[in-house]
Amino acid sequence: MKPNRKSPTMSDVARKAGVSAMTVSRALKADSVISPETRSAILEAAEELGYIFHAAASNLRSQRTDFVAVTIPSINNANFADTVAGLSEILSGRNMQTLLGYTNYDVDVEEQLIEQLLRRNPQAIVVTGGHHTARARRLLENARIPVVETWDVPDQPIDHYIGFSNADAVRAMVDHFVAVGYRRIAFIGGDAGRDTRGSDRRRGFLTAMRSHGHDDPCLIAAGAPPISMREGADAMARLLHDHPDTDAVICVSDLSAFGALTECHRRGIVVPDQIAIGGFGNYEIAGMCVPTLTTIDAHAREIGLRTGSLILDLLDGATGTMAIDVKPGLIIRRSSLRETSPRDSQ
Amino acid sequence: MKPNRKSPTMSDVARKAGVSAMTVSRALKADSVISPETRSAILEAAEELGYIFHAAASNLRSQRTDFVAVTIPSINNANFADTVAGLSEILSGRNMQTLLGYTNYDVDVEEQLIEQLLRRNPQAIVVTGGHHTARARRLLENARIPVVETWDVPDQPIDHYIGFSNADAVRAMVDHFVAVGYRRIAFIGGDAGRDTRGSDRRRGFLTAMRSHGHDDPCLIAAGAPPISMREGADAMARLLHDHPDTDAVICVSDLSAFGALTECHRRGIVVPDQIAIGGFGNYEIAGMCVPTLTTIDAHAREIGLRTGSLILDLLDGATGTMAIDVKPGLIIRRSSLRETSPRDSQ
DNA sequence: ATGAAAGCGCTAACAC
DNA sequence: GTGTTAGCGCTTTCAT
Repeated sequence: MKPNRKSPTMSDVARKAGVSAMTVSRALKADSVISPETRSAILEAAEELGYIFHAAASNLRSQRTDFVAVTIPSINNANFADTVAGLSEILSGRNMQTLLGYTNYDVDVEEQLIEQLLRRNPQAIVVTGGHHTARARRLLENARIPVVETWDVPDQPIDHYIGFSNADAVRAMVDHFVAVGYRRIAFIGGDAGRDTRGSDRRRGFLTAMRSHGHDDPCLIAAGAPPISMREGADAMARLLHDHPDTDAVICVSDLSAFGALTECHRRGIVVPDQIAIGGFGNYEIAGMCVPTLTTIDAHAREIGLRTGSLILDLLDGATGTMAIDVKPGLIIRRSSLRETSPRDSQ
Repeated sequence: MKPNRKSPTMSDVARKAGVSAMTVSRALKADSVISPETRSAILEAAEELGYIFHAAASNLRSQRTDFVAVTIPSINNANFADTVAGLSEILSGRNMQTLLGYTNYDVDVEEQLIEQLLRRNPQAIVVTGGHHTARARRLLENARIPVVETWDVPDQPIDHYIGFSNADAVRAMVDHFVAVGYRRIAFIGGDAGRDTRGSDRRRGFLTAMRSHGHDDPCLIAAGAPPISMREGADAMARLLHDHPDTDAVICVSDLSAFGALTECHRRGIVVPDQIAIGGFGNYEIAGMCVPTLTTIDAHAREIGLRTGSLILDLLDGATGTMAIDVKPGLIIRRSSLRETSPRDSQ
């Protein structure tokens, strides 16, 4: 096992290097005034002792942690990973870190998480989505740090937001489907209530369909978010069974859309000739599968980059509340473009 | 903007509740001796003031942080996400958190990350893989906490490990391909040197092929890890062009294998009749795509669960060094099973 | 069941 | 360029 004596502190390094603890502290900061010889002697002593800087003590005294807390729904989602990557890239330019937490698409988990994260005294907090529990709202409102909501346009922003309307994004896709001739369009998404972005997308679907004169479009509930490929496939199977006249389906994400696509393959149903499919997120798979998937690019990385810049500006003393809309892009691919017109092929 | 006065401390809560700070501290711990009335009065006062517990101060004084540091290659990988989920599940039963860092498949980044993580005084550290820089090894050896290497069987374990031989896992797949009649088998993987697990898989492929009497099998380098679907597709295009007699290909992961599969679809090449494909990782897509992909299940979640249990045992005072092999499973699916024998169909 | 005193390891503030 | 002092907010320890 391991040696059991106490970890060396700055005092130990100071003693070994023949200086004071304060000088050791300066030697370990990049931008402090100290003679180069003293510094290198100290760094050498530190390395020999196996000294590890004690972040908690530093944070306590200096009242800064140099990190930004971030909540995202899942550890395993390329969209949110891209947002975090963009954010981290900007923050690392100022030697700041991101402290990540996962809500599992659940606002109650989010509430717990926000409290956990605030206990570690971040310099700012970024949350995914604009729907929160009452207590989570209060925690964020009372936090004495910048708060940024992302991936949404909140009804009542807490502080700043950088995102887009999930409902409007889906409306754009419905408009496209209608424009190219689809009429009996269904929606595959999560069960109502839990994933707020998914619910917003379903709501946008309904509104758009009604504005096109389709009052009661078919909605398939595929389970609790996130909707997996398998759940997308199962939902497609149900849709084909219960509503065989459907000529297009919009899925809450590319992953469920891909699952739906494979179900069509298995049944020998040709996409898009017999049924069109649309997804959401522009995941890599949407551009790779056969046929390629029509989808919506939320500009995940851009959201992260802008969030990072905003936070740096705010920490530099910028004032005012920022409300930034990052307009998603509709990406039209093969899964919604058939050669013949819909009417002809039915 | 936000109120700018100082955050309330335990003393503020104590004053409001008419008790000492020490009593507030007790009220906030679940298992401390305190009268129920005092506690509820204190909790109410804390909530009213918007008090947030200051983790750094607590950590400094108590010398415990209740978190475990974890390095994984990527934030966006279902295999590593499953391992982290398993680990977190076990740790959360003891109110411990995971502090995650991402190496981007780079041992130099890993070295930086390990130092960053150790500064926050974790109670244990888990790293993915058994290859590290010399300095990273030293940091881990000198850390006064349990160290667990995962997803590998290290040549020289630092402390404990829970994983499997990536080389042996691929050997099992080669044996299967040979057993069902494939002979001209190629490998698609990352460029040599960077992703150590991928390199181990390539090495296992070469060793296995030689043991079957194929001395110079075809290796396609697809770029720096992680290998994307697109890179898998591009590699397959090169393979088909340069080595048209290939009858099977093993890919370093299911994602690149799926890319390779789509390239075959685009060219009208039938899998597995004209070429067989194998992947690695048993990602969801491997069981969904058409045809389904033969792959290797590394039991990612199981690795995380066992790592968590081991850490709890060690923190409880267990001694001895654990070396646990979690044997991967070969999952044979349609992409490597043709109806007719290979010789007949050529 | 509760309180008082001390101190975890670092750095702000000031002195020289 | 370097040292001294004090204290960040909490919890250990001991006392009552």
